[in-house]
Amino acid sequence: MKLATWNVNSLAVRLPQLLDWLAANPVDALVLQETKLTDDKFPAAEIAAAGYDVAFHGQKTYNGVALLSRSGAALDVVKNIPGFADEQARVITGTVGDVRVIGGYFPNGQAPDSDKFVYKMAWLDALRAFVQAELAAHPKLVLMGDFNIAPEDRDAHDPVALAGTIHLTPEERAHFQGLIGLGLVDAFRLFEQPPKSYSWWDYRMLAFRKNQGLRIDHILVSEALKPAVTACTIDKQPRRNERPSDHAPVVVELSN
DNA sequence: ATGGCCTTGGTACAAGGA
Repeated sequence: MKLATWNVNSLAVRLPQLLDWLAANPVDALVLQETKLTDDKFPAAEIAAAGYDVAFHGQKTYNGVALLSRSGAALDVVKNIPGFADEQARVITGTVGDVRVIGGYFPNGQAPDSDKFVYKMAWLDALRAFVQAELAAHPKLVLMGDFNIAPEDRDAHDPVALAGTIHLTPEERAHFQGLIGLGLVDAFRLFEQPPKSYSWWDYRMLAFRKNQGLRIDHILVSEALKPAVTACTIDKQPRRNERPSDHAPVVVELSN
């Protein structure tokens, strides 16, 4: 079983690249972030033609998430975090096969002294409680998406220059560890990886060509799933496309 | 060189992203 996450930065723009990627990478489930589409504009028919069911939760202009699945529609779908009032469409959850999948587009936070950072902290508190409850009900669980957190210094191209800036603050990293503390593990770090592995590169400054990026897109798997994880990789290929998303997909492979 | 790019909404340029 293969599961993946990809921040597409506008599904309206990236739909052809998504369909190309799915044809080359027929994963069993895929969560998308930053679809930036209201639900009435979501390209469900095109995705169905590619062989995927899809659940989605969108809004105008910003955010928006989706959960694609290849062998039947996801079951028991939940949109956003129950009990956490939020105008922003950031979470979609569903059961694919015997795995509970939570796809999240974590708030950016803008700057550590901003109102958006306060929102990010509150959102992360609510997410942790939600994941804890989901995990209790579904031991086989995957939490994946655009976390907007670089968990360690090795997840940033210049951790000295970026120290204390958004994505690298101690508060954000403590929240990442809080999620790990629920009984999850960063699938990417279960394996030896190339140094300077990142999942996002700024559109500016020739950042991708210079590999000046951040690893902020993650796949966390529950302890019950950990023994089944056989690989976790970042697919840089779509970042080389014309008009690419600034994020690369991350893929995890589970045995049986 | 402290900004560089991309997307949306809307049709000029501001906001947001990371």
